[in-house]
Amino acid sequence: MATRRQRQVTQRRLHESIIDLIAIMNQPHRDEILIAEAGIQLDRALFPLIVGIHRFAPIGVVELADRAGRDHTTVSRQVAKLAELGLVERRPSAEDRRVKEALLTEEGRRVIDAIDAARGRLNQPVFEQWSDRDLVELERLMRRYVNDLVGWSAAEKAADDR
Amino acid sequence: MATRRQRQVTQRRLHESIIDLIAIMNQPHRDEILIAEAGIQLDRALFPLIVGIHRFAPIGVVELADRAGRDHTTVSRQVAKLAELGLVERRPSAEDRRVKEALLTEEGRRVIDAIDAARGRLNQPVFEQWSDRDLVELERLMRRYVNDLVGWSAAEKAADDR
DNA sequence: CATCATCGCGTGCATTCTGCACACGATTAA
DNA sequence: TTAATCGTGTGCAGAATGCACGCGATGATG
Repeated sequence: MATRRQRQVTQRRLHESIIDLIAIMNQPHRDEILIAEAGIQLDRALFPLIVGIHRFAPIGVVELADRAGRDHTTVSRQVAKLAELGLVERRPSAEDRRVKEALLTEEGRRVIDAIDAARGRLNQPVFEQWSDRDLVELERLMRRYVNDLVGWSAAEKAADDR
Repeated sequence: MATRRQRQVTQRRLHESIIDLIAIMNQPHRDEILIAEAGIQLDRALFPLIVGIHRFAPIGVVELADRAGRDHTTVSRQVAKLAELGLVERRPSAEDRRVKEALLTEEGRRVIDAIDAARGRLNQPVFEQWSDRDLVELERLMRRYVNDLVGWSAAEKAADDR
């Protein structure tokens, strides 16, 4: 059993890596490369939105805004742009007619597929020298970490609402 | 040895986790909790900058801007704000007098320390149930992943410059 | 059922932010 | 020396953002 202190140090190091990772992922340059590689044309600001819609569809504007950490009016306008571009479809929800669900159109799915494929190509050289075990372990632990974070956030939010 | 296909699937899953992680980390709500927990007052936009300066100090505006993925004029203005707040010190570089290095003041270091401590407290419940091994493994693999990404990015950038 | 608070959504508007064009001094190359 | 490049900061115009607000739908309360 490691000491409390050792675990703290490890957690701190882990967090530094996460900071670095986010810094890398947030670089506009990176999205541009990806968009170019995918051979599509898309405003960089709309990028996270379309990915979010793909992941959580069908989803309303307010919930999407919560997940993106932006004001719902901002997201509303950006989703409208995506709809204009024909990548996203809006439709009233069946259960709650206040909600106008957003989901990908056929064209939107094509874009997502192109992005995924491009990402795969770009990631390949990174993982080329990774062993199967390390790759699988990273996936497993990262998934667990994210799930734990979400669980904690949800509990935290519930506490806030109370 | 896993098949190429299996590795692709794992990489895709990994990427989904990363997307989720970034979505969580980018939530303003989270920074606010952190800032509140740290008991400091700081504009949310200046948050990544002060962390970056702490990590790479002393560092010039242009290099910092490259790392942040923003225009150097934008960063210049934000660093000026941090200097006004007394969290960051500007001084001419000894080697190259064009460069005005940015580094944390005593006060700035206090803020960073408060943030780190707060982050530690907030992360503790998440890792409470993790085994030593999983924690250490996640740290190791995350670090490796980030390093590999950086190496790839650097090579890519060099290719662009050519 | 009637009333009222709440929620999801979008628009108008004022403010802030961002990036480009540009200038200036320092450095490097020729 | 001259010219090109680099790091830095400012002016300016356009874009993005968030708040106030209104509208219709839903849910709670009596």
